[in-house]
Formats: sequence, C-alpha cells, structure tokens
Amino acid sequence: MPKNCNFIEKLREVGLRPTKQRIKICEVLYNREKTFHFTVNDLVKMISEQMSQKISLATVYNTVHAFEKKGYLKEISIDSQKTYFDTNTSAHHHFFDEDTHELIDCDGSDIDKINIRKTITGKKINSIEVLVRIASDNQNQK
Amino acid sequence: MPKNCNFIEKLREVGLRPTKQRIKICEVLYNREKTFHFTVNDLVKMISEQMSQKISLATVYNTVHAFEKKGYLKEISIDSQKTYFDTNTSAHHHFFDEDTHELIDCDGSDIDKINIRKTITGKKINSIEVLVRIASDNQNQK
DNA sequence: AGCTACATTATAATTATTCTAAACTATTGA
DNA sequence: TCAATAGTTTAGAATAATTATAATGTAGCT
Repeated sequence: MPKNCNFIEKLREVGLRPTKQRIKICEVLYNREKTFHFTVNDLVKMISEQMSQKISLATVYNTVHAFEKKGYLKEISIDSQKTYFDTNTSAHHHFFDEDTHELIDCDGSDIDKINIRKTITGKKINSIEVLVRIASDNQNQK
Repeated sequence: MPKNCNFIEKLREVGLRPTKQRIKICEVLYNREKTFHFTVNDLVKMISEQMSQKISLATVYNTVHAFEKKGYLKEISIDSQKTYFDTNTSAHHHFFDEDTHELIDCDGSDIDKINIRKTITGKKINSIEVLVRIASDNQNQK
C-alpha cells in the first residue's frame, strides 16, 4: 500500500489540495521514524535532492505555514534570523547548541513541569517554551 | 552633576570610546527608573526624536551588540524576525503578548526555578530561558 | 473533456541586519 | 596646543530570510 494515500487524506483533512509538491513535502516531513527540526531552507534542499523538478520557495513557505496554522508543525524561537520548525508537535522543550546550531528535544522527564504563578487579566497562556542554550565546556580542558 | 559622567566612565570600562552618539544611546537606555525592552528600530526612533542630528543604524547596531557582548544588555528570542533587547540583565523570564507584541518581565516569584535533569557531555548550560506566550482570552467573551 | 477555483512558480518587494570604505573625531604624546 | 593615529560614524550597498505578486498550471467537480 503506497504511503502517499495517508498524506492525501491528511492534506484533505487540513483543507489543502493534495498536489505533487505538497505530497512531497509530507513525505519528507512525516515519512520517518523520529520527529525532527528543520528550517525552510533545509526542507527545500531535501526536496530538491529527491525530486527531478524543483520546488519553489514560495510553495514551501505557504505549505509549511499552513501546516503550522493547523498544528501539524511547531515553530521554535531562537535568536538567529532563521525560523526553525519541529515535526514534534507535543508540548516539549529544547536545548540549543550554540556551537553547532543544533536543536535537541527534551522530553517530560528532563524538565519539571513549569508552574506559572503570574496571571494577566483577559489573557490566556498559549504556550510555555523553555530554551536551554548550551555550548562546549572549555573551562576544564584549558 | 551631569549624569553623563557615569556613562562616559561606563563606556570606558566597556572599552568603548565615549562619543556623542554612544553617550546618547546610554542616556536613552539607562537614564530611566525601570528596565525596558526594545528593538534596534525602537532605539533609533527614540534617539532621533531627542537629537537634532540623526544617528546611523550601523552605529546603533554596533553599540548595542558591544553592550550585549559585555553583558550590559540581553537579547531575547521571539519567533518574529525582530531581535528584542532587554536592559534588565539579571536572570528572569518573559511573557510575550502575541496580540500587542509586548514583552513583560517575570520576576523570581512568578516562575519556580527550572531544574534541568538532562546533561550533554562536554557541554555546559549557558542560559535557561522561559517564554510564556499569551493572547487575549476570547473564550469567555463570545 | 472542460470549467473553475485554488496552487505553483519565478521574480520582485520587503525587512532586518551586516558590511564597506570614506570621512570624522577622541585620545595620546610632542 | 596641535598633529598623528587609531578607533568611530556614516550613508549606502550587500545579504539573507521571508512575503507579495501576477501569470501560468492543475486538481476536482460536473
């Protein structure tokens, strides 16, 4: 059974027409064991390597943002200019390696649940994100 | 006693020459009761309003980054393309209002200390940042 | 098969930031 | 006090990520 059928259904559910390009995007994003992190640029590169015809940047941006809006992707904030996305949409936190610019997932046992005592009237909490910045520890090696 | 003397000393300590422009930047950043958040653009606007001659974007970027490197300013990561800076350099976390794009400080009593159980060999933790995204709560008003 | 609405695409536009090189100025020492 | 010099400022160009545009293409209904 071709896996693409799932993606066609998935796209329909989300209200997107299943086109060649979008199915390809789905394949690259979701046809894998583990969730992963990527930038739009990464994604375009991956797709270009796997397709004969090239895909437009605009299409990738549009589709990725459509997925994000529907909750199939999560955006991650890091100070660099680039926007990272995560195919792991469950609530979790991240380590960011400032040397390699690599993002690493934390699971529930790595960080205790964050308890926010402050409330702001008329506002609800959309999300709580923890970013732990790490870098090589040269202290001991010198 | 003119307050500028402090800024001249401060700049010298940081290893920057105290020029008109830099002193003006210091005044706008540190001549106030409370710490605050800003983007480089905000800062240029504030300075332009207070000075007859205009200040170059490049100067502001250079100076702000010099301060940041020395620990006199903190950079804050938010998904938008803009980089926010904070004159409050102590360890603290933030609320980000997604409606108004306003940043709000949390103090120690708002969020418990974050305990990270995960360690990555050869890497040290540089910082732990919590960002709580909030937005207007329309659930009850509809 | 053909219509129509939605998609894709290349390209231009926009925005934030960094770079560059020429003009300027604070500091140092004579 | 004044000139030399090393660091600064500046306007504008360059870059990079992202978004908008408008012409062309295509999925899905009839």
